[in-house]
Amino acid sequence: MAFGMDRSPAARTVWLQGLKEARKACGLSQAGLGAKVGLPQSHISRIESGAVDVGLSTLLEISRSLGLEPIAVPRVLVPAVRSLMRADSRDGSPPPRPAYVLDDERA
Amino acid sequence: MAFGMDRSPAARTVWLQGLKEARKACGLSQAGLGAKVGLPQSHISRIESGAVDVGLSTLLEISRSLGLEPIAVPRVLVPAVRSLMRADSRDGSPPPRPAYVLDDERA
DNA sequence: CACATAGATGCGTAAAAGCATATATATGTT
DNA sequence: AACATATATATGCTTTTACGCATCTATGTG
Repeated sequence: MAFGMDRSPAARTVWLQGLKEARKACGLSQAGLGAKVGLPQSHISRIESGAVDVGLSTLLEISRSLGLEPIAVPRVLVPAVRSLMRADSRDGSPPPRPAYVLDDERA
Repeated sequence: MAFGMDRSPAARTVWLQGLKEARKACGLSQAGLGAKVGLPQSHISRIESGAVDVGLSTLLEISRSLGLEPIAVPRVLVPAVRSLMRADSRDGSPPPRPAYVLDDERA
């Protein structure tokens, strides 16, 4: 039937959920994260709740400020990449300590 | 100095460039891609040119229809993932043949 | 209670998404 | 060559929505 591919909040929830967890793993509040990337806390709230469809630029800023880089991975490689990520989170270091924040940590 | 982190077109260009190449590798026109994901060709044009800041939902739809899955990878693992992707694109199969399109290829 | 700190909500504005149309850029025909 | 035809990308304009500011509602804690 080819129904025009989901643009509902649920479609992006899994992604947003990941970012939210990453934020908490960094010990950041919505306001804290907002301050880091120059966004109002209100917007972070709406993004995480799926109320708005966040733009790519904002998504990149948020992800990177949490030590994450969004990469378009070929579908066949997704399992390999996920496995790589699981292995890494078992190395002994607690959560991925976002870095020892040098004021504006560019990357 | 902490200048409020780039939200300019240039900041997302590299990402968009990748999508554009993926589209061409799939032998799709902007209109063809638009039809697949239920978006007007005009919008694909503006997205690829960086004229607009594409939303996450749309980005996911486009990426997935091209056989790509956007994943937030911890920065330390980015080189490993990229290396994995390079290795895969050397396996003998020409471009990543988007799949043998079953009308609406959900995934 | 007062005073934090964390997240949500109303509203105005700038910008993304959508529709129609215009501009390439080929390829073919007389 | 000029003309048609087809396909690929860009642009003007309208509607919808992301983003930003202020405010409000939790949920603590002394």
